[in-house]
Amino acid sequence: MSDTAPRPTLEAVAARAGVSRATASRVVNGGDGVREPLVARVRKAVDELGYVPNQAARSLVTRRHDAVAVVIAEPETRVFADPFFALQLRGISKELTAHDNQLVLLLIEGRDDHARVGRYLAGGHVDGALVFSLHLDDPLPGLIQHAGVPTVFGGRPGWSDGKGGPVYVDCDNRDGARTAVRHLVGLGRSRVAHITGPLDQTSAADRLDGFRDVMTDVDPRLIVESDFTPAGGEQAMRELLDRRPDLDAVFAANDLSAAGALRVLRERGRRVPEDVAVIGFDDVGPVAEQTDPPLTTVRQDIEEMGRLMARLLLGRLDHRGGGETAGNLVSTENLRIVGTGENSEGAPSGVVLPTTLVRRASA
Amino acid sequence: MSDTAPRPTLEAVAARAGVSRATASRVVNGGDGVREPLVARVRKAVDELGYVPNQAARSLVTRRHDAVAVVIAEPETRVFADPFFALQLRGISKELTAHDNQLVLLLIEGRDDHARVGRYLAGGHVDGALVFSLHLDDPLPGLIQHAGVPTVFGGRPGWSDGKGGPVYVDCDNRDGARTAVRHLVGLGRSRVAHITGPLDQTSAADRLDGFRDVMTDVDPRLIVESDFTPAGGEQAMRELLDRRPDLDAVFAANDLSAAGALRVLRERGRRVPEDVAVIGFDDVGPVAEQTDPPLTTVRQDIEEMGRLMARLLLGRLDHRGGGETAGNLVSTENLRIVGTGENSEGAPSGVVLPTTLVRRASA
DNA sequence: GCACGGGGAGAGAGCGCTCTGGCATCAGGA
DNA sequence: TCCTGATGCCAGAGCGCTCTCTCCCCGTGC
Repeated sequence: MSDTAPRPTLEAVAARAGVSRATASRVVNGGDGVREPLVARVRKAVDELGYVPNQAARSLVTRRHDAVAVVIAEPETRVFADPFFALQLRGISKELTAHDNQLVLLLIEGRDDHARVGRYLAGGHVDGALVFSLHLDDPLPGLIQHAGVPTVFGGRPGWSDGKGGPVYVDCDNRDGARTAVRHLVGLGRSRVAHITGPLDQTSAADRLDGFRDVMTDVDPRLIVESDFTPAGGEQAMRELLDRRPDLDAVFAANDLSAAGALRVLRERGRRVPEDVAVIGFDDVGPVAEQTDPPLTTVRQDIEEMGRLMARLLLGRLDHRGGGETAGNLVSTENLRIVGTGENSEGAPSGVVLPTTLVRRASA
Repeated sequence: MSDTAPRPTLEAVAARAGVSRATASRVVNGGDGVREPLVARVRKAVDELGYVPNQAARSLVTRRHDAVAVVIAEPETRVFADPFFALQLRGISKELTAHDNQLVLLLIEGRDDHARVGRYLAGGHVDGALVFSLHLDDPLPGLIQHAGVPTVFGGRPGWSDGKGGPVYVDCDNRDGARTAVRHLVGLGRSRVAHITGPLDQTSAADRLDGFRDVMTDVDPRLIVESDFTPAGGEQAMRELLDRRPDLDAVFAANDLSAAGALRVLRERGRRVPEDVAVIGFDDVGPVAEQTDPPLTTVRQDIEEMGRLMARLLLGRLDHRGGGETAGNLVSTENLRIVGTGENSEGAPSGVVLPTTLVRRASA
């Protein structure tokens, strides 16, 4: 059982088909420049022997791996409480498998993991990397740049690489926040509070900016920095109610913290949305639909963002295949392309997807 | 940027250290049989050049990949709504990285994906596989067995491979269910209902068995088959209330469906736990803690199960390293080992972890 | 009819590594 | 002193594949 029959080699296929190894290789890799009868013979031999190319041998010479690393930095345990990453992973996986690429998952839990991941990427095991949830002080971008691995970031990074900017995919956080807050204002609410995410992440900072765009001259006591978790949302909500018992709306920076806020509101006897209207951000199904009342929230197409990241990365890897640009990589309808053409391949440095407000019962 | 300096080879390291490639290789791989001064010189050269072994070249000759596939079969969209898999992934990732193994994630979404995964596993890209959430009719086990890849299953598979049984890790579903139901009975409830999971999965079937162990002669109308989702839980709860409006307790086969049931109960004006006591299963934090009221549930250490799966698999891969058995692979305290010694390596065919009841407010 | 060109196939070199012999070198016993 | 047996290192083969280079064969043009 542990010793299965040795796998057939290309040599064996060639012998069976009565051709040279080179011809067999050509057929296996697409069959250009080989005449039909030989192609058929080789194909037949491949099927009969159950030949599968040895990826290690192939990589050794081509220096390609057809594998992409997905790096998720997870300083806290947050990642896995939030379906957000799971959805992105799904989008990524779909796109990668559609292009015969493998997904190597690298989870960063502790400080030394950064070094490990850096070493892995530098080791040239993968052709590229998709990197998530960076904080501003994260050492990872430096390691990646040093490793020289083509990378696409999930969420706008808060720094520049001096070459036209890192390539990333994000949703329009600021505009989404504006839409949410405008909706609250349109409901006649004037004392709108904001529970932020960790402000060292651009998504949280951008949402705060959007909030401020609409709520100019807001009472600073109506803004509490939190951490995207339900528990953090609870705590922030308590603080807000203590500071400004008269608040009549809350915009939480994500659904998870909105769920925490809802619980505290109920606990304190505030009716939602009658007394306090609540809006979240993300629209991650299991959370937003299951709260009481169901959460009005800003929707971003998370899975699509994952898919887009993968597509963008694969496009960059294909530069040998000749100049793909954003235009044919991604359907440009409905999305904004930022900083086009600065970097060497003429690819966009950022792709920003629109958001939509999903009305449920909480606002 | 796309063309970085060529990575240093072992040859370069050897040259710099003034030794042969073979000696350099020995040092890189542990350094046995090389005298100290040479070891130091090689190490120094490695550091100075920033040498990282080329995994492809290494795999080509060793036939090892130091990579493990994690296969998640996800016929519905369920996987990603449920933090369950995320937690297992985390445990697996920790254990794998601790042993310098990579995690290749294979998601199965549609029917043809089975073939793709089967081909990948047969292609010898990974040393082993961890496989999840199999349904009884799943073609995957057959493909895996055919591919001859060492595999550990998450959750007891519902079939046998005729060699002492497939190796798996599971929690004691049946006993957990018994504990839950006994707790409800101990609370004075006599009309206990059960919302099952999909009964083609052993976890759901085992929990039902445990329910029946305690509720002998139960009214069949008190049992509704569901699907582990919140929406399914809602529907099941409605059906139960219609059939038996007098029910006074519900044991849901997982937390997600319990959350759905709670919502319906509230909607129908039943107080929890006063009118109806509710218990879930899994104790996945974000769900169980965030329901209203917080959910009493059966806890299984999901992350530890993941870790155990990885450890078990790595142990099986290490048979060349000389007969590891369950005893030193896993701490045997608190866990049950099933069907020991039937298969060739004397490894356990199943490892079953205990569950504990976590009391919160719902029962 | 002969030179020439182009396309299709094969031979062979290597990708970077591990690992098996085999050859020194040195210690210890006769 | 010579032989034996470790011990430590090197030389070289080869893992399975791709890809260039070369050769051959056939069709074409003058």
